[in-house]
Amino acid sequence: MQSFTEENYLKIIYHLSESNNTVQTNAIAEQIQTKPASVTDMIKKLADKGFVDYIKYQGVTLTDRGRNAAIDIVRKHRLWEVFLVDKLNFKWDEVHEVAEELEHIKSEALIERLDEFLGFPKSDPHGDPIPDKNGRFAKTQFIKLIDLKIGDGGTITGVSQHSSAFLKHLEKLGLTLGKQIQITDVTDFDGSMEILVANKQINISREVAKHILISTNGKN
Amino acid sequence: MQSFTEENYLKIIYHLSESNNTVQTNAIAEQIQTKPASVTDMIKKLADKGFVDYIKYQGVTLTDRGRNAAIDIVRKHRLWEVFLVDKLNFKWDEVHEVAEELEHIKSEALIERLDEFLGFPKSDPHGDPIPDKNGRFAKTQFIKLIDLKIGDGGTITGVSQHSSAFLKHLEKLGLTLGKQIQITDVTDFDGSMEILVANKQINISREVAKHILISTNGKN
DNA sequence: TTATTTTTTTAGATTTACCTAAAAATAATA
DNA sequence: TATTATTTTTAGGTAAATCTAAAAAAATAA
Repeated sequence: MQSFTEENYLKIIYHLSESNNTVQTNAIAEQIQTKPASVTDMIKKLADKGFVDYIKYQGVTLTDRGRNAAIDIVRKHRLWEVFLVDKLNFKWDEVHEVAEELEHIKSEALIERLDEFLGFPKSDPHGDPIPDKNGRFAKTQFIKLIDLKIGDGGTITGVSQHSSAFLKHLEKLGLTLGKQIQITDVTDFDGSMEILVANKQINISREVAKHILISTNGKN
Repeated sequence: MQSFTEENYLKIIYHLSESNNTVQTNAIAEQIQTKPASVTDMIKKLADKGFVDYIKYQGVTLTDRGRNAAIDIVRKHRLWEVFLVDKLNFKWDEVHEVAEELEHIKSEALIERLDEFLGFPKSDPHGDPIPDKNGRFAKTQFIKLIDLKIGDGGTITGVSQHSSAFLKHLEKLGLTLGKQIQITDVTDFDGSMEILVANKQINISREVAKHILISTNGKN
């Protein structure tokens, strides 16, 4: 059984592994809000316990054991988010911090019964897939909104940023999960995008477009 | 904001305060499963922070601040127990340990919305009263089953022991909350009690009778 | 390819909550 | 009241997770 802190490291390393194969010390430090020296210490500990493979100065990769542990935490996090939104009427921008705490509650029975209570949801309020109790989940094929071309369209099925500020902004723009969108123009000057949502034309910055995930249905 | 550990100390001191005015170091150590020396350390810290009044060798009492903090934790614990039993179909003997973890989740919004979701329950699965958000709750007037005399009767409205072993035993005997009981005999030899429950005669030990709380309606 | 910058690690401290062993205070008993 | 037993505290230490400052390795630029 891992400590609260070890669980956080595993989770962060797991998320960072999605974009880079091996994960750098500094990247972990930044995510976990701590100093690189502390990360090195913890990495050694995780390596000793068999959760990560570690080569000095080269970064870490999760072992199968580590990945399973991480996925288990991600499962808990996302199930709690569904609970908070579906049952307690939290908004999608209010759930992240609380779920960060709830994900560390150690009870197999709790999480299985919560899963059942929620109707075995397949994705969380941000569109992220929820692993089942065996750690399996559909690897969803998303494309970033920013990578679409003029004329392309699709459905908003996820976001890759969970900060309250970002999500509130999306909410205001009407860019919530399930919405159909279409690219109508891309501004040469700053790369911002004109998109059509719910019969309205809106303009979004590159920074916003980077973090919206689309399942396409348009001419690709 | 208190640490996980500080919260546990406050909660234990609060519970021990219900039977004794000032709380002894050893009593805390026993409850919290730690050594008296560690308790002394923590007590000093809590005194520095203004949660308890402490006189060396004399024990501690909660300050108003300490009592409020403790009641807040008790509120969370009991609300989570209701959630586990009412929504996730846990049995009353399965909820204590998980609630011990959940009670430390720090989110005012979470607990207020949970309270609402549960319909503002007044008592938990063991019959203990749930403080409202201002810390107020009815001081219920219980009498211990063991203090009843032959012929006395009443309703089981609480238990003063939350261990799984004890609660499972009660379940097996049919002694659950809300059940009407009546004392039909008290054995001279070992002080065990014959009681009438659901038209059946059963015998319970003094140890069991000590931890069953009754609201009386019979001849007192 | 050398020099510079960045990244990572080591070494040594700090804080929190705990421990053991011994001393001091209080309570109980002879 | 003196002695014994119990309770509580002090003193000094440990483990987990962090830190700062400096050294070492790797990556980048001149």
